[in-house]
Amino acid sequence: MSTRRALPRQADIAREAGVSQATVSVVLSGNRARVRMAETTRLRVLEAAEKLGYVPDPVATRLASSRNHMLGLYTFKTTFPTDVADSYYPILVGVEEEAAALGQDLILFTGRGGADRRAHDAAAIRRTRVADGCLFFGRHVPDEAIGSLLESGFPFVYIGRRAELDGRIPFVGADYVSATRSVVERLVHNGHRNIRYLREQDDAPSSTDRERGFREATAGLPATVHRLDGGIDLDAWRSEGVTAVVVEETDTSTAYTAITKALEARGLTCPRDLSLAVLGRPPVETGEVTGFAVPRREMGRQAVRLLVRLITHEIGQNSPAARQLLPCEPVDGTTVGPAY
Amino acid sequence: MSTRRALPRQADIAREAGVSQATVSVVLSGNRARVRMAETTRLRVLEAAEKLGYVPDPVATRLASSRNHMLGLYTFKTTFPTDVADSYYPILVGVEEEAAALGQDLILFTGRGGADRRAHDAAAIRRTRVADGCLFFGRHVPDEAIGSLLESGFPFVYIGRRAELDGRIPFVGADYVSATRSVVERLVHNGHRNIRYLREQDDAPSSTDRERGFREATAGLPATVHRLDGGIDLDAWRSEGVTAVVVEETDTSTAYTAITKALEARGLTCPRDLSLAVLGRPPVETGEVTGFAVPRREMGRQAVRLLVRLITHEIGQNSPAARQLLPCEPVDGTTVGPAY
DNA sequence: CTGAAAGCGCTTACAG
DNA sequence: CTGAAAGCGCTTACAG
Repeated sequence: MSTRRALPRQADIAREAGVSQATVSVVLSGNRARVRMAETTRLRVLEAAEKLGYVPDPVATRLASSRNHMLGLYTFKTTFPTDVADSYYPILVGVEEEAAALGQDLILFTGRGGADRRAHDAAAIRRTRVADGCLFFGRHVPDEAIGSLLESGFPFVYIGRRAELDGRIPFVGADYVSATRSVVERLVHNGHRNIRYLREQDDAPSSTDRERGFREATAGLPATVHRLDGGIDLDAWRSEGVTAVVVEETDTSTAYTAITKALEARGLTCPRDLSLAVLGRPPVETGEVTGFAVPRREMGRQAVRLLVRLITHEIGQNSPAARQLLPCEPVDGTTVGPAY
Repeated sequence: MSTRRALPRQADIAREAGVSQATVSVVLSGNRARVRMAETTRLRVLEAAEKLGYVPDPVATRLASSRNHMLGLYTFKTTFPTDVADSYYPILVGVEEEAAALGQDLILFTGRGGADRRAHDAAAIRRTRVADGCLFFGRHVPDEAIGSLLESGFPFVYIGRRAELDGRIPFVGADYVSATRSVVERLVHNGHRNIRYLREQDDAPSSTDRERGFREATAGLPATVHRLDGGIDLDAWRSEGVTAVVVEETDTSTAYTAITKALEARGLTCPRDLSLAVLGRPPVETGEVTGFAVPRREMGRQAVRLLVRLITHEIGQNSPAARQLLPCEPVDGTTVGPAY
């Protein structure tokens, strides 16, 4: 292509400096092969490179060596989630931040919704190999495609805890179990004995982890889990003796929205009539709901760090360090009070 | 690297199918060289490729041909702008959407703030060439680096209008001039004769374009432009006879925030005491401020389309079509009324 | 119809 | 100390 021909290559420098192309390569790559070389030769090459305005071709570099300092980021959606901007964007920011800090570029791959989803995902997941390694984000785990990545030793990291494929998937997630336990323990500490947990239908790890934390903290108490599937009868709950509600907060905000509406409809106020804690932050940050925050940005950052370590073999895919859970930040709000 | 060696290459398929590597290449590339070939051979190759799970190496593809179906996206920041998520994210969504639709992957490149900014930008801009072409986003135009991209014929598109380098930079921007003119003309139509335009210090095209639209619409009227540089003395403005204020809205929201505070401080209401129009949408969408919306998502989409056409030479870099201005959507709010 | 060759611009052993 | 060669995995003329 004429475009490329216009740029000087190592061969041009070699001619200019009167050395071989290989020597140019050695000089320009900072001589990390530790070849002994006359200083005058080195300078002559450098000078010629400068004079010609040499720019290494990253494509050729990549083909000849084996790393290209590019990290993939795969999302299982046709497009970046618009509706969950609040949840996706901070992760992206964290990923980008750390990638830049480590001198890595990012390649964005996207799956596709709709009919040909599977086939497309598989193809896109394969393309992922252009990069030195890849980050995956989304609840979706196409076993076959991801499994083959795992088999081949291609380095990758999921953002969010994953238990699929016999727990062999490297990930960086949030420690929902501990975070939820703390929140609920505080409720118990405040005298609440009958606590209700409102969760969504989804069985993603992030949901089941929260439920587990809840169960651990309420062991022995008449706490119950309510799976959202219609309206919420707060009057009934209260007459059953429920004094506090813990609600899961996910991308969709379904559960949080439901409880908020139910409270409004009955004219109830927290913590006067009911204590309320939310596991995650509501989309519109009110700053007053007690609960915890998911460290999305940090998850993005740490996922990049882990991926790079996997790539450099500092950490093996089977090492425990390849599966990380990050602590969630507690949020002290005003919606939790003493029981009654 | 063992990881990569494990992947099947065309040579492996060739062996499997009993043909030459070159034939494999021809078959897999869809035979666009229009070579005549036995259908059975074609099928045998395809079958072998499928069986081995062949994935073309994009790096090699790129080196040998000139395309790899990857588009670059370069932002002149260390990280994605967090503070301007509202302004950046929709663009990213549009870019990603259209790229996915056109079967292109995205490579994210990021500049760096701080001391070594220039050098780093230059290096990163060069790396851009791994992709078939690149999108640039940001007010920054490093003349030398971008100029050399232009010279070499590398396809790229700026998001946002650019006049640098003798207007030779391809871009997709928003038509602020027309949009502003319409908004202000409506004010004039409503009887306003003394309109004040509040703008920020920045001299970016998006700012000067708005100012130009304002001047066009107020030609002959006592309209004045006020460059924000401290407080706003609304009392003084009103005693000068100002009945309407038009305010620029940018990433930083500086001007809009200033006017909002000034109104609040004086207890003034729009449109009762003053008519107000905003050129762009405020970060927290109130839905009631009159003005227009910047078509960010569409800008992202169209920038991708333009870039791909540049790459395929459907459009030349010097063609007028390489510089596009998109219309802004008018927003009918409640903050504009008749003069007094 | 298909194979052998050259080449894309580099890096990396390996000879001198 | 430096050069010549092989190779990374493809595409693209060019011979058969």
